[in-house]
Formats: sequence, structure tokens, C-alpha cells
Amino acid sequence: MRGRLQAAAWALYAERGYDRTTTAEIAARAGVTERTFFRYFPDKREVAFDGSAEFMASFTDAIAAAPAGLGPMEVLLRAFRSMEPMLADNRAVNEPRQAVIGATPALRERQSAKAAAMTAALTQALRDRGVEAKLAALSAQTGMALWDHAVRAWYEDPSVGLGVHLDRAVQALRQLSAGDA
Amino acid sequence: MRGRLQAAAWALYAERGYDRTTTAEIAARAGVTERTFFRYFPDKREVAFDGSAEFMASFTDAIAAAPAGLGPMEVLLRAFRSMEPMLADNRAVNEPRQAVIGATPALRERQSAKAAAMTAALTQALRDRGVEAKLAALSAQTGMALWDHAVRAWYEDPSVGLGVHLDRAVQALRQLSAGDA
DNA sequence: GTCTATACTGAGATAGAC
DNA sequence: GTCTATCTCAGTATAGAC
Repeated sequence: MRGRLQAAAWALYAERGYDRTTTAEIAARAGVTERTFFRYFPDKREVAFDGSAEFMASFTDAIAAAPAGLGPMEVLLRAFRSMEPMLADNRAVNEPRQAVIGATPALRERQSAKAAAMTAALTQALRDRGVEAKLAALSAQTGMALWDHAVRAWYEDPSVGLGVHLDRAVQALRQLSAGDA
Repeated sequence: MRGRLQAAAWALYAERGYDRTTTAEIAARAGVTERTFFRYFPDKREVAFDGSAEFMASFTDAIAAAPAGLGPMEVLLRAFRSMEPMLADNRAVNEPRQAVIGATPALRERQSAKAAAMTAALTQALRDRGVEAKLAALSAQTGMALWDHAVRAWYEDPSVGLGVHLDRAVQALRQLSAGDA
């Protein structure tokens, strides 16, 4: 049912836009009542981000699984690299999804919140490895910046793997931070 | 009127919490009707972030005003340092504000969106100086991470200035990014 | 599954400033 | 008279309580 509601929501969001779609319509297209919609999703926005919890869990699991003795950034970069297969699979799904999200302020706001939650989760995963709190937060935020940069570059140029783009992002970061303070 | 509505909203948010405060109550306390509230604020959340546009403008103005020939990170750090007086003034106002925001999911979500908007504004300000798009984005995101780190450290330890904490944040970043990729 | 509170929108009327 | 701010009224949709 979750999947049917999601499919119905995406179809309607794409057809008429998020704002012009009511939760009643989504439910009707899925063949259930409006109330059922809210049993599966806490609010109308959340439908657009289903699966983000699993994605986040993959990250934090990879961080927890990294060998001991690595620095925080090394741990994050390893985790990022481990996500490449999953990212490649989801690419075809994500691009139209992003188009709708980008065109809808309410969904962009939720996406910002999701990104913040992801950063918080990375921070916590690093702290669980013994990294001091503020350093963990700085690492997680910087890591997210690298991740963003690499993913964007990879979307532009898929001829090389995400790993290569991550290396380049790290290079760029080193140059940036080496500049005079 | 804007100020009266804001004051009323903050008083009620602090008294009974954001969720248990209705827009009608805010308006009533300010001596106007509910409809008037929505003439000044697009939604109930936005009252809590009044002035953020001006804050953002200060940042981007400082970036635009920086001398030519500096690298993106140098430009950002200069802008950050220029914000210290304003930050010191607002500290007494911001701390209780943050308490309410932190306790309210809806306001935290809006705050994430504001942070994302700030990052986007920094990115654009760097691009206006001729910095390439993805490098500008990476710089802005990394800069925000430094800013966060420094501000948090400064709240914990105000015995030294924000500038000192910024220097330390840059040091930490260098160590992080110097680690093996 | 039903009912209700409340956030938000739109159109038009009123009143005061200039 | 024009402009702008506020109010009045009527309504829809989300979300939560029961």
C-alpha cells in the first residue's frame, strides 16, 4: 500500500504539481480513503522522500563498519565510495524526482531538513567512533560538501566513476583550505 | 505592526510553545485580526526568522566588497570576521530564540531551509566574483561548516573572539583534509 | 472511520492618510 | 480622488483527536 500511495502521489505531482494535488486525490487514486494516506505518511511532503531513512542507514552502517584507526575524513570517504553502486541504480529514478522537488518550495524545505538530518546522523556515527563532538560536526559538514560536489560532478560527467570525482573534490578542498586563513 | 506581531508571537511561543499557539491568538495579542497577520508574514513559521534576510545581505555585501585577487575561502573568512560585531550584539536575543526553535520540529525544518538559502547566497556571491560554479558551491558549504564550528565554539568559550575560533576551525579543517584521501 | 481544529487563501468592503 | 492598511466573510486542505 505504501508503494501504491507513493506511485499515485508521484504521478499526480508530476501531472498537476504538488500544490494542486490534494491528499484526498492521492488516496483516491490509490483506492483508499484519505485517512489511510496519513496512516502511512505523517504528512503530504514526506511521500516525496520515502527511502531516505534507508539511505541514511547505509551511510551510518558503512561508517560503523570502517576499520579502527582511520581519521574522520578517511572514514567518511570510505563510506561515500561504498555508496556508489546504490547511487548508480537510483539515478534514473532520482532525476525526475529532483525536478519536482526543485520546483516546489515546500519540498525543497523538506529536502533541506533531510540533508540536515543526514549531517546529524554522520556526526553521530563519527562520535560513536570516538571523534570529539565539534570535530565530528565539522567533519560531517565538510564531508557532505564533498559528497555534494562529487555527486554533482558525476551527474555532469558519468564517464568516470564517483570515486574519481570524490578524489577531485578532496583535491579542491585541500587547495581551498591551504589558502591563507 | 510587523514588530508588534513578532513580539506577540515570541511571547506566546515562549509561554505555551509554538504548536499550542494559533495565528488568531498572535493576531489578537497584537490587536489585529488573523488576516492581518498573513499580510505581514507568509506563514506562521516565518515570524521566528525575521531579520534573516538582512543578515544574509550583510554576508553577501561583505563578499562583494572584498578586494580582488583573493581566493574563495579567504573572501569568505574575511566576510565571517566582519560579522563578529553583529553576532555579539545579537547573542542575548538569539539564545532564547534558539531554545524555542530547537524544541519545535517545524521551526527546525525552516531553519534548515534558511541555512540552505544562506549557502546558496554565499555560492552566488562567489560566482559573482568569477568563481566557477561547483567550486563556489564547495567553498560556500565548507565555509558554512567553518562558520558553524567557530560560532559554536565561541558560544562555549567567549573568552576569545570569534576570529580566534575561526582560525582554529581552519586549522582543524586543514588537518582533516590533509588526511589520506 | 468520523469529526474537528487550525493554517492559509481569495474577494470585496471600509476607513484613514495624503 | 487615490493609495494603502485593515477587516469581513467564505472557503479549502492538512493533520490530529477521538
